[in-house]
Amino acid sequence: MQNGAIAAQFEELAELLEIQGANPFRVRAYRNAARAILDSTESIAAAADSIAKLREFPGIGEDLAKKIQVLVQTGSIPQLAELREQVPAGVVAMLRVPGLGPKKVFALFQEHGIRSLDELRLAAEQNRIAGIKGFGKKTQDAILKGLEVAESAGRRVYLSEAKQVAEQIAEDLRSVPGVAQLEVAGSCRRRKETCGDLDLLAEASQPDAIMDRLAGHRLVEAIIARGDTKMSVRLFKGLQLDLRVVPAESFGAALQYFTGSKEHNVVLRRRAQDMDLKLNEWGLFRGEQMVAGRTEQEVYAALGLPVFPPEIRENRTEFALAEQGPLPRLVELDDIRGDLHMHTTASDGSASILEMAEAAKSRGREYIAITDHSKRVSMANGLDAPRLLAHWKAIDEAQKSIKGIRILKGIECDILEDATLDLPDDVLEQADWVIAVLHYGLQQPREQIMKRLMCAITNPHVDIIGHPTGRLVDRRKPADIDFDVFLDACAKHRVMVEINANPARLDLDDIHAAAAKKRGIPIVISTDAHGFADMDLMQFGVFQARRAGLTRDDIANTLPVDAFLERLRQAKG
DNA sequence: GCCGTTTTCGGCCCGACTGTTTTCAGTCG
Repeated sequence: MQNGAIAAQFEELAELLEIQGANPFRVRAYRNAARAILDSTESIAAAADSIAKLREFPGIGEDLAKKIQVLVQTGSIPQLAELREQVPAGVVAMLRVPGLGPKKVFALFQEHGIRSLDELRLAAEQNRIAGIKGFGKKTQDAILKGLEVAESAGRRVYLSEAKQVAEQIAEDLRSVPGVAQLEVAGSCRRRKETCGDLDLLAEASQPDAIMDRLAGHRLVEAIIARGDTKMSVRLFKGLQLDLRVVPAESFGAALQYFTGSKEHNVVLRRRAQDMDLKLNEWGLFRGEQMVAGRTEQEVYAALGLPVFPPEIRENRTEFALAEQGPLPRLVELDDIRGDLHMHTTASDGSASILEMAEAAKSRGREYIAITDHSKRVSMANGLDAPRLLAHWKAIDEAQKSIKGIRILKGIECDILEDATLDLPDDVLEQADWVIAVLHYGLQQPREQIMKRLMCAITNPHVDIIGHPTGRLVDRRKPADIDFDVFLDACAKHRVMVEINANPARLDLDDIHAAAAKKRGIPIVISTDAHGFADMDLMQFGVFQARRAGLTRDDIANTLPVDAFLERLRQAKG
């Protein structure tokens, strides 16, 4: 059983307990455990043979360790099954309606027998909600509006989209008179894979002016709330944006606070408490006296901490890192010298070899690899051996006509469902760079998936495994990979792993990239560009690498081309 | 339900906004 599946059960348990009005700290304990399990690079199921081993995970004590054992052995938790009997799934779904929390949902269910989103809509339409104690006309209207949000699945948007929208609105609001500072905060600033909402923070002399501008912004569809310092609006697709306005002396504290994560902030708060201080979005206080708040740097320094890059503010490893000394310098976009995964018109790309090379050069890349699809991907016009050999000749020709960038002859070679490669060894050995990937049969059982990966890793001509899991963020599940075995094999056979920078892939994810680093496996960040514009996606791969805590030394395509090729030769030797 | 070099009991981060309230609970982040 995978960590994600175990965590999901505890998360569901937390929701069900919360609806039933359980002790909030008990609910939190389940949530904390779910998160710790999700964040761990180690397999919980593998540790389930021993209570002591399980208890080493943060937030897992005697009781939860036992529940995990039962879950791994039998596939279910009896308590969860019992709770599901008591509270229908439709009731849990009602939690996704903005404005409805566990207390209101429980009241609707228990006292008025409303058991699903459909029944909730009917009740609201028939004006049956407004009379209920604790509910009124406004709540009823809010429910009708909120149902759309809940049913549009409360979907998170990709970081690429969130970042673009947030930065656009931020830019528009910066021109409002009296706005001294304005920053994007929240999960967007932390560069999470997806954002559930957007957070903007402003220092402004006239809050009303900036709120008026936001209210009239072309991207704003509705106003959810507006107070003296805080305003919430709804954008397209139900996406919410929160704007906070604070004075200059609080800007740093507020930026820190609204960047989060929540878990990171909880640790800071406790640390402040231990120092007889109090931290909130207005500043760091000793009694009534403000100690810090103007800048993030000031706040962290007063707590005896470095300014953590936003990408690692997740209460995973950052506090332990800070204990060990200065924080490592995380990889940056400017460190990237090569882009080793891209397509041309030979398969499903939209530009020629030379056009791609020119575009890469203009973005400061010193080398690229042209890696069109192999024949199995027939929909993408994948290349068979004769076409590939001809394509490589064309690459040699293109190289002659462009200076200042090195073009490597590569291939994105499919690992077929029967655990063989899509091209023969005598072809692959002529390549400068071979990416092996799973495209089809991602739902095969773990055994077969691992057989396929091992076939690629042990092939002497394969340099790297591209987008290893095949997952699409929020859309397609990853292949069932035993990561311990997979990464150990990559390390042993000196095969690199990719962080695919496409915002829909971001594969490997941060957790597994960190696990690869731990084993010393070189990681390559690639755009998988199918046209020029895609080359700008490199930043999203870099964000993912930063979230994994990776430095320049962990990323092979930060090397100059000769050093990179030398490393490749050594790996093959 | 977890956790502990002040503690094995009694804590567990903190504030803004809304609605239905006559002084605050619920929700949200």
